[in-house]
Amino acid sequence: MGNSKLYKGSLNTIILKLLEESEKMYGYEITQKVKEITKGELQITEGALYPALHKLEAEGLLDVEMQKVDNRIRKYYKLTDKGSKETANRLSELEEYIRTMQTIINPKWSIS
Amino acid sequence: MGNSKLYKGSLNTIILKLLEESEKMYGYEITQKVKEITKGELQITEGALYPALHKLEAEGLLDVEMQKVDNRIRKYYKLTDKGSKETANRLSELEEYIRTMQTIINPKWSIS
DNA sequence: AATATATACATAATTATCTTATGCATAAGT
DNA sequence: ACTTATGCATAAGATAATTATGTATATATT
Repeated sequence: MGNSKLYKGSLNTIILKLLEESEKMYGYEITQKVKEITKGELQITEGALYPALHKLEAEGLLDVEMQKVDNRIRKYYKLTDKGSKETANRLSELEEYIRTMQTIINPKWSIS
Repeated sequence: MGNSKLYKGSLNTIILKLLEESEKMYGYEITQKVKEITKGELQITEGALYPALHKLEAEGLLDVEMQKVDNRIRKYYKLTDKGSKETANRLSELEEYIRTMQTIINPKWSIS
């Protein structure tokens, strides 16, 4: 994924959040969307993306719908009800994580 | 480490930042400090911490100094010059990561 | 026409980082 | 006497990436 190791563990959250915004997306579309909104900062590799999508589907968080466009198959993913709830949880965890890391970066405890 | 998988990859950065603040620390002290400043949110396990310290030392980012206190040995770690420079890099990466993830969480692109 | 790039999916081998479990040892509290 | 705290360490297993392939069609370039 990213150029730093920090992104490890956040791919699932990213996928879920994008699907919450966009209703349904296919894999390649996700890679392009992420590249676009992060201005190239975050490049999701296929070797990471597709297994992640399969796992989210296996966990019942995503539903799949095949569609043929220009003789190429697209697999559209969308959130299940369970997936929507889980998305909220993951986003809370992400916010909590960011708060925690900001506490460490910007320490008030270094004054005392 | 944390209760979510997001912390994966950030342990090194945390260690380096703490050492930048505190000049020198020993392993157990790091676990307690992190628990304290994150109010229990982040618990660093020994199985993660010690290998991480050894690796940072092997990479030349940390120097070690043994000290005997109350018949127990402490291994104090401190940043090398190389370690100080690398700390700055890691913190920049962390800030960049946070910016990127906030862009995803709080998307302006969903309006258009 | 041939070649490269973009689109679209997938998996296998390897690597990195963590969890969980275990081990050793001393000090302090109940 | 027993438990918790302090202090280090490593091994086995799990997880999630990277890197390298593989297949296939569409489009743009030379």
